[in-house]
Amino acid sequence: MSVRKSYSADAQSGRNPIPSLVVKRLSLYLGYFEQLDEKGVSTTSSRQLADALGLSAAQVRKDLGYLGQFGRPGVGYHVPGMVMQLRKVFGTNKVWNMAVVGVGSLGRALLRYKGFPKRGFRPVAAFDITKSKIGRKYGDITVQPMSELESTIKAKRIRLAILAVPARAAQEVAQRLSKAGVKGILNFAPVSMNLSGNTAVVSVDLAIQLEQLSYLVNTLTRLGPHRRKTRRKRKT
Amino acid sequence: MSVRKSYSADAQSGRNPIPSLVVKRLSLYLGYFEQLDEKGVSTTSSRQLADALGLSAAQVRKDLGYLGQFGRPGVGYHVPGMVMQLRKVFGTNKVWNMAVVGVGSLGRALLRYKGFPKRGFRPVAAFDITKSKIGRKYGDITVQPMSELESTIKAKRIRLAILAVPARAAQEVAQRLSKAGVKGILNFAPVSMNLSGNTAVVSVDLAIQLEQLSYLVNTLTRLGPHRRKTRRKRKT
DNA sequence: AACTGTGAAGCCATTCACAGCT
DNA sequence: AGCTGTGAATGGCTTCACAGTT
Repeated sequence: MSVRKSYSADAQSGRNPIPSLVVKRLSLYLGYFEQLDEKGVSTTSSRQLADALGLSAAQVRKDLGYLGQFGRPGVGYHVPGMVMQLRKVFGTNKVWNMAVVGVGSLGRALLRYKGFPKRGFRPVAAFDITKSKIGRKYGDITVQPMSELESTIKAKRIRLAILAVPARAAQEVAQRLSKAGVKGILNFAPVSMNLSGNTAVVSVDLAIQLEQLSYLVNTLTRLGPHRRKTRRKRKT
Repeated sequence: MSVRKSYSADAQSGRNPIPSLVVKRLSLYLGYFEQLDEKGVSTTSSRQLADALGLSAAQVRKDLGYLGQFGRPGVGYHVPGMVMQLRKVFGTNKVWNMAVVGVGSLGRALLRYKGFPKRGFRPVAAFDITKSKIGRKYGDITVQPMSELESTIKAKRIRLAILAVPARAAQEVAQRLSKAGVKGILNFAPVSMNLSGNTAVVSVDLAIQLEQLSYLVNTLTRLGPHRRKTRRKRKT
């Protein structure tokens, strides 16, 4: 019973594989910790977090346990400390340079999205295949032709890309990005990617989100509002 | 062993609660079935679906089993039939009228997003609080002032809304939408909603998606590429 | 007293494996 | 032979409950 547990050092160094469901919630926690931090709150508890995000306190503790032991019994979690820890896990204690490929209306919106820089992601280049779009400026980013993709990625040390091209072009562009050295792609095209190398892909299909929603509406109204169970948000 | 199973009729009528993880995959299947349908392919198997989407065949069969028994042993699934069945589950055999609230760059992008009408969702109204934006037209939709929110929702029988307003306004607008009769909200503001009535909410937080991605990149590169396991996409 | 960290139990989701239909 | 539908087995995630720390 006096055996030392050395697992926490292991955990905080980020060597263990955190289940992806947990990683998703860690993002939520980070958002909440950042909010508290801005307000100058220095301490919070698993219960407070749980209530704010609609989870159970036990789950919050288990999840935060993946980072190591940062809570103080009787007190709670130290807000600025957790912000730091969480950013470390996500790698957002440093800024990630991003490319946006495809400058249609969605690409433009993402290029300007305020939430990205706030969380440590900075678009530094944009590409499109359409002649008329090339050379246009959005903020301080000028749209470049696809031919400059590889060179710019290297020159600007870009490791993440947002893919907002039409579905038929997505697979090919993704391969180019991967070969050019991009390590992660956030894909908005409604196709399932199959990348050879070790480039990570996260896909966001907006129509699918709406289908999730219409399914809920469809079934909730079908079984009528006599079913007593307040519906909760389901993420992303 | 000769007892008749009457559960399939039950299932196909959509009375049972399908787990949300399954519902997500059903969307993927629908997308794939629709692609096949356009190409004129009339039949497919659980294995084909599984390979195309990066899942296991057993899982595909289990999932489709929630709809009832529509596969034919030795043959597979009838493509047009499955498209119909799946649309019924999502309620997209009929068109859903949508409102877009908040016509910033993201709102505009969603207003024009081609993937929505393709899947049975049609924006029919847009609202914003900013004077200069009111009256502007996007396609055949004219941006209206927030004061007309309730009346237009009733007049146009709008049941779904896309919420693309700044985080600080999100909660309040969501409540207005809910009271006005909207049954489902697709929320893009990075806040966790708490709606009183029986309005469903699905939230899409784009920064969180990027964090998932950077986590993957961070850990995959950290443990080096000596780990032999091709990374697969994780959806939406 | 307040709160964390964590084994143990319980619950849900996925995979296995095969009977049965075409 | 090819393929579905589905119980049984497995694996993973969540909740419970409480010992231990401040």
